[in-house]
Amino acid sequence: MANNKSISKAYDPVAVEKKWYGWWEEQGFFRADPHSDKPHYSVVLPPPNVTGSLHMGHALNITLQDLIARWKRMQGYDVLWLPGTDHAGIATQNVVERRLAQEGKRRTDLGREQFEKVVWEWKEQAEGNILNQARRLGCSCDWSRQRFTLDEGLSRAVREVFVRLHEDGLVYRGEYLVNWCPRCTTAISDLEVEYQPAQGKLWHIRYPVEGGTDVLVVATTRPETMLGDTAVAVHPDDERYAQLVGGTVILPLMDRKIPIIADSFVDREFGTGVVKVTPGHDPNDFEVGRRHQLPIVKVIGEDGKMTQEAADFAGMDRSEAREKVVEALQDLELVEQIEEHLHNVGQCQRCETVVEPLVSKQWFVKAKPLAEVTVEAVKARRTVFVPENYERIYFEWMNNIHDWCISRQLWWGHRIPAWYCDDCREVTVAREAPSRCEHCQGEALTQETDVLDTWFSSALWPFSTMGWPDKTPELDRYYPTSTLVTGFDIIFFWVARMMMMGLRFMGDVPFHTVHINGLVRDEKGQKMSKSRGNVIDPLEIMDEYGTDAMRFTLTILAVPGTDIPFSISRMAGYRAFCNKIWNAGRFLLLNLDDETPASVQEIDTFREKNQLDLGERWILSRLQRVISETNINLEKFRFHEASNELYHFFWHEFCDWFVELAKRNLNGEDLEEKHRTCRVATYALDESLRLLHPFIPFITEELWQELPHSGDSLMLAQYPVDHPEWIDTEAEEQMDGFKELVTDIRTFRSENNIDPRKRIPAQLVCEKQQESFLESQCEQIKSLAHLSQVDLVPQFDSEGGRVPGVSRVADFVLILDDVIDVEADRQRLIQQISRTEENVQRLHKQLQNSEFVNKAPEQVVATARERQAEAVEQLGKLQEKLDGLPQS
RNA sequence: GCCCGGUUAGCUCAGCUGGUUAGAGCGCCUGGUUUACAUCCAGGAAGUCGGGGGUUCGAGUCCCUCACCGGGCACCA
Repeated sequence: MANNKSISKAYDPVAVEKKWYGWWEEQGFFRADPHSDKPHYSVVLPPPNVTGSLHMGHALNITLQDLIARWKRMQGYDVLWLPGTDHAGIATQNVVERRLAQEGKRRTDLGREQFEKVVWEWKEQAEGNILNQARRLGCSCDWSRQRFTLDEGLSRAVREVFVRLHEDGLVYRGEYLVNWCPRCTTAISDLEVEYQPAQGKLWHIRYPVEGGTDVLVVATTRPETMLGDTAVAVHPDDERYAQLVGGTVILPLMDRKIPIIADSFVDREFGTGVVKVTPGHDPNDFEVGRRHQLPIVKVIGEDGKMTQEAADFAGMDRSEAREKVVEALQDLELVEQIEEHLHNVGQCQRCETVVEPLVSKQWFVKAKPLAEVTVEAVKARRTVFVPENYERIYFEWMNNIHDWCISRQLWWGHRIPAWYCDDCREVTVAREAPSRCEHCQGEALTQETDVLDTWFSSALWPFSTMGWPDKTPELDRYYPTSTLVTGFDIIFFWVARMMMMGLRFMGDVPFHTVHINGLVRDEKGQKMSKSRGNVIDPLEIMDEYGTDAMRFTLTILAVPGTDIPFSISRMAGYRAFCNKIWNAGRFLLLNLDDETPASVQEIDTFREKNQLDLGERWILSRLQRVISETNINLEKFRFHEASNELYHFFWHEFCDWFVELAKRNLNGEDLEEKHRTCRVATYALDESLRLLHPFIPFITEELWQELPHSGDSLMLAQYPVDHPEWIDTEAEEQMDGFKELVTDIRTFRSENNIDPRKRIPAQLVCEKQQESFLESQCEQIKSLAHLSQVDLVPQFDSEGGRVPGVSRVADFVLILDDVIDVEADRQRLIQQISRTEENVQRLHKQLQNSEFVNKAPEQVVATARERQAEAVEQLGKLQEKLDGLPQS
């Protein structure tokens, strides 16, 4: 029967991929339904920053989430996958500032309001760009619920959380030493400081002791901060300096008298054992200063330049001041020694400027009380990390947590909901702009100009996006979310903070599972970076290889807990896989004799009536195992195993063997057989497409639509469930023997340089027990081994120098006109014998070992015995063949 | 300094709870227009699983140790 379906001969991924996304979205297939009676599964997309475009890291992250979402949806879940973007305060502000700089403008030229407007314009454009890229990836999230961290709803949640934390005493304002970026001119949190090794110097400087000729030599890496010294410190047990404690030194250049104090933070071994104390510009010194009530002198300002407190050095940049201070000290002969010194220098995560610790009035979140409960929650396994070892990292950080500086001196972000009274100067914190000061009732109020750390709003993402603080059906149903998929680099920035806020404000963890994905590197395992020039743009490779191939590559390489060495050549291999799928689909379409979808019942009927042939029984059996394995692997987030197995199954079992075997029936005269094989093929292909859909959604939808199907979309079809009763161990064993025999004949031909095009008659020598099985497979063996005729014979006849081949289920003789190279065959047999002998000896030894026989599980011993028997038999046969070879 | 991860074929990597003769892709070699597929097909070569020790009937897999390579955290001026 002719069919009217046809698909193009060549697989063109871009053409295929253009077709489906818009339709899926229009049809509303991505929508979650809070009123559904299905079980639910929820995921929030880690919101990409609106700083630019998507990179390979996003491609990986989105692919894995999409895989989960599609799989769960096909399993019958009501899936909420909630998308959105992050305003990314400092990062976005920097991007826009850089663009302004190209026009020779600064943000201060525009003013706050105008600048914010420009950033919003940028945001609109960047967001559109990013989300279209996500669509290109096949991202099946519910766009009707798209959020942005600066949305009105989310901003309300931010204010609510801030106010409540303030009410509970967990948000406070105070003057502390913070990390300051002089370029971004804002405070940043400890996490935003990145330490880089730098070759510096250690200057040994003499501080004259007051009232005598003694000097104390201090060692410092930052001589410019000496201008702000308010003490020198030694270790309380350091006998060298014990008598000086309580005295004073004269601070050079400033002629200020500062005390000599004792504090155990001093390391006696380092430098001279004397430390200059600059509470205004060093975290340790700040702590020492508090313990000893030392004054704070701020010598470096927020612009990175020396302040008026720096006297003669005022106005200099801090690096210039360093040189000048050293010069001045040298002039006074107060520099005793200069050592080379390798140390770590803190830089701003966003602009790599050296961070300046300085004292500043900022807002903080008291972290400890928030952190403790999250540790308990993870210990109780309410949230599970995959892979589990990230738990340790998480605990370590949570247990050593410091207060979180949340105010930023930026213009782009959530303005802190605090108002200062112009009269009494007190602060009023409120959800909405208050009309009066809560302290003096004054009406002249000015809002705090600082904004919040961008991670403050992302910390609320799992619930702020669902409508919190209102009670909504979404929160009710989808919180806690099922799974979070994110990178290890933001465990502290984001995951930890979501845990804190979720438990605090929702009373429950924000997600049950955190799946950590690795970094996408280049194929040599190097980090992708502009300077290395090894950055791969996902859009470019999707154009060239297709989204499906890229997704499959990412998935198969995504071993949990490891980075991903992304390889173009590997992706080319997976594009070839897609092509293989395409052609398998095409082949079946060319042979289709029935337009109805193949059902389980239909196949089961064939099965029950014993109508299926070996290949059919085998592929159905294998399919069940693959279905089961795939589901188990996905359950465990073992995406790489799942995709690997599907790849192997589809190509090297379904295509290489089943389809090859099926050709005989499909091309044959027996219509009943043809029909049955066609039905089994349709069924197996349909199931394969379903299995593969979450990995490679486009090509599978395209083919599924062409094949007989019921339902609108493969997206909505049921994900395969295995039928254990279809597992057919006998068929699997027989098929193994069959495959070995065919492969052995092929190898024999190849090794003997027999023209692959030539069809040759062959004899199979087999035992009685294999006879009927082999008889039934003669035609298939003939076709797959490229033989002209296959005869079963009881015994090998060496007449005419015919060299026998040996296989597990049968020996074979190819009947050739030409005499083949007997010597080569002798060598081959000798090699085969030696290999088999080794095998026999190994097994023999193992079985002689009474400990093995007694202690190993029965099953293991039994298989060892079987294998030994087989090997011995094989060895005999091989030896016989060798002896039978004509002498040369 | 503390903590994690890695070291398996020429390259990049799999190998879950210890149990056949350790796998994949790419690359390499030999040969192929068998009418789905040259983005293909058939066959092949190639690994003392980083070194050493231990536990076990049995170790790539568990433990200890050493070496090297990554990464994270902390940071002493």
